[in-house]
Amino acid sequence: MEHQELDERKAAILKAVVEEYVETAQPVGSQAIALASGLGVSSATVRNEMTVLEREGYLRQPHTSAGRVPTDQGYRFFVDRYAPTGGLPPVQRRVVSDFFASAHQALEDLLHETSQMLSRVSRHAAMVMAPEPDSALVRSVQLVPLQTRVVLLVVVLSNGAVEKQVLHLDQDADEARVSAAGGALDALLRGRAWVGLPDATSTGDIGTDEVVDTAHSALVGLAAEATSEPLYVGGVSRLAAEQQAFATNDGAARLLEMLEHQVIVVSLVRELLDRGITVSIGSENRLDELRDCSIVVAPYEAEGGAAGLVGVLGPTRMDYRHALAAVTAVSQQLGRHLS
Amino acid sequence: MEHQELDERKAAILKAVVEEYVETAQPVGSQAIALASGLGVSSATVRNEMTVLEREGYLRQPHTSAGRVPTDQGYRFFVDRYAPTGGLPPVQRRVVSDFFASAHQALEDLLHETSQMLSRVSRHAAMVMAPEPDSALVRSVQLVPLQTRVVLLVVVLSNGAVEKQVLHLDQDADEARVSAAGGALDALLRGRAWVGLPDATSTGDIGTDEVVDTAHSALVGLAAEATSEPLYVGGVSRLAAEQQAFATNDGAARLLEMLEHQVIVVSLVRELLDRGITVSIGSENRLDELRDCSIVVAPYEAEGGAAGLVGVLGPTRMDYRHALAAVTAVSQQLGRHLS
DNA sequence: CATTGGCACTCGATAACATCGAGTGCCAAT
DNA sequence: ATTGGCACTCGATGTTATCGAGTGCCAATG
Repeated sequence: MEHQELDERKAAILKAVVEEYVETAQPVGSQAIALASGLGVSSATVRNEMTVLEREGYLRQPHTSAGRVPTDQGYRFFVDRYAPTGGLPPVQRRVVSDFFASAHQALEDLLHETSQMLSRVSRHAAMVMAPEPDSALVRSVQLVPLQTRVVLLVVVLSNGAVEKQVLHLDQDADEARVSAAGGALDALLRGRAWVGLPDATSTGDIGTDEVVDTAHSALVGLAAEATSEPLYVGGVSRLAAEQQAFATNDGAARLLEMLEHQVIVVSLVRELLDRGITVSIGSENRLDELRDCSIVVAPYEAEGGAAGLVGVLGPTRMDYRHALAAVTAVSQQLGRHLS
Repeated sequence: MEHQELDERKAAILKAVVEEYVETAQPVGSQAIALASGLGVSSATVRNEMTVLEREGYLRQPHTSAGRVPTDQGYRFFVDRYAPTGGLPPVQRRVVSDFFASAHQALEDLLHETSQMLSRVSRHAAMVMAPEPDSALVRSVQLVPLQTRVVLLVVVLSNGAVEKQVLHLDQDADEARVSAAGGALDALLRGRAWVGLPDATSTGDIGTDEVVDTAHSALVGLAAEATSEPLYVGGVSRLAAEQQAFATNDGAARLLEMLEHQVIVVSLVRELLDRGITVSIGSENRLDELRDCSIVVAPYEAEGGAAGLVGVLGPTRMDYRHALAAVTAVSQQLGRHLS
């Protein structure tokens, strides 16, 4: 660990700088640290240490003769070394528990409201990614005629998700036939795993009926493509409150636009999950728009395997301990709730 | 009409001020108008007229010795008198057509993407409200067991919407029983109007089966409450681009927060629709957050009756003609597409 | 009498400049 | 190794001067 290169006192000073800066949003000077850190040293000593911390890349001066501000690397050290301690304050823990105790919605609504709840608890924007339906089974397939030649394909999965798609038929089909086709598909696919559904050819089912074929291939396609929109974002307005990137209107626009392109966020966040990372700080995020933002995520597991992820998005100058506690608490309880 | 109190020349000057200001975002002076308006008058004359227009409340001076800016009342006059002319430019009209020509999603997805498309075409944030299911019929009711004591109620409506809710049962129920209950409900309710569903007592159906009862009352409740989230908002990032309210971080936060509270927006927009208003300018919007915003809406009708609404949200300083054209075009084509 | 050229006046925007003070870097003393 | 002392830096804040777009008003005009 390169971080061990910081001796105890430098670490303590860095910690104090981070904590002070997170609270005040002002560059913090040597004197403030000398008083607040608890070490019985003078400001001059602190200054000397800070020069070193700056040379090593943990601190930065916005301009000569201003106080110090943590760099991304500084936050990184803080997070790795100090953040994991501590749980969520009782009040907030209570909020989370109450939320799940009284939650009775379908999957989509639940996740949506979870994102808003996490946003309130963490005081940042929040993201909730739906569980990947790895282990989800098909619980029901149904074809519902809407108009002549137009039917709605509805698939219910064992995790409570409902996938649907409008189908346009090439030929007329009366209600009985559509219903029969639905029954056939249901019989064929119910109980099967949602991902890796066998396509029509491999089941020897091809040619039986045009309606069945159409619906079947649509269904396979539906299962194959990434589940339509597995990301719920809540509390975007909190980004505006204390966010560097919102300083310029242009920055705000770019950030908001990015959040509207769910694909981008999803792939970013999935990458974090894959690499087992829970905190991504500032420039550690590939994306330019997130230069001043940090992301804190935690995976959750439901029914052993189907895994999603919750996270918050805030300024690099965020209370990482609080964010981690909030994200952890919500992910655990969400996982439990879904099992 | 109080507006008729403006003689032809004052109207022309006001029009020129609005058009110039919309384009440049700078207070416009008498000279610019004298040149651009096409009236063959001197700047002094324009000045005289502008003093009157200001006294009457159509124009405003940000400060003495600056040019004039339209007031909300000024925009109002402009919209009432000049805006209705003109359709969408061919290029954009094409975009709209192409969009609907290749749209094949389920209702929710379609509306969501429509909001994004409208946002692109109008260059503002866009809203799409789902058609009220006034005339929607129940096409299918289904109960899908998820776990013991937990079943998912899925209702498909004739307009392609799918409503769903998780139900918790008080007693165990095997698959056969749940399935039977689903069938019973389906037989009972299929073909009925979604709104004003008769409750369990009035059908004499009560007591038949606990599962049926639970599901039935949940279903009635579902139909009774306003359909969960009938509002889709797209292109929020465009608000940041040229928006007064985004000047201060606080204003941005308040605006974004309002947009997250869908209920507020929905009721606001519905009120406009009820009053038959298509353009609501600045302070005409009850809400403080929208003091500098205008809303342009247009209703659409699908299958004669089921009516929703599309709209854009931008700065009061917006191109009303363009916005109206965009909103109108999209609403028409959306209505046609849904029929 | 509506229109217009002329002109003094206003006031925000921009720049140049002085001041203040929090915080630094460095050094000699402990 | 630590610390008090001190000169120095530089952003923030305030003051003042200048500039110019645009106004309001008035007397002249057709």
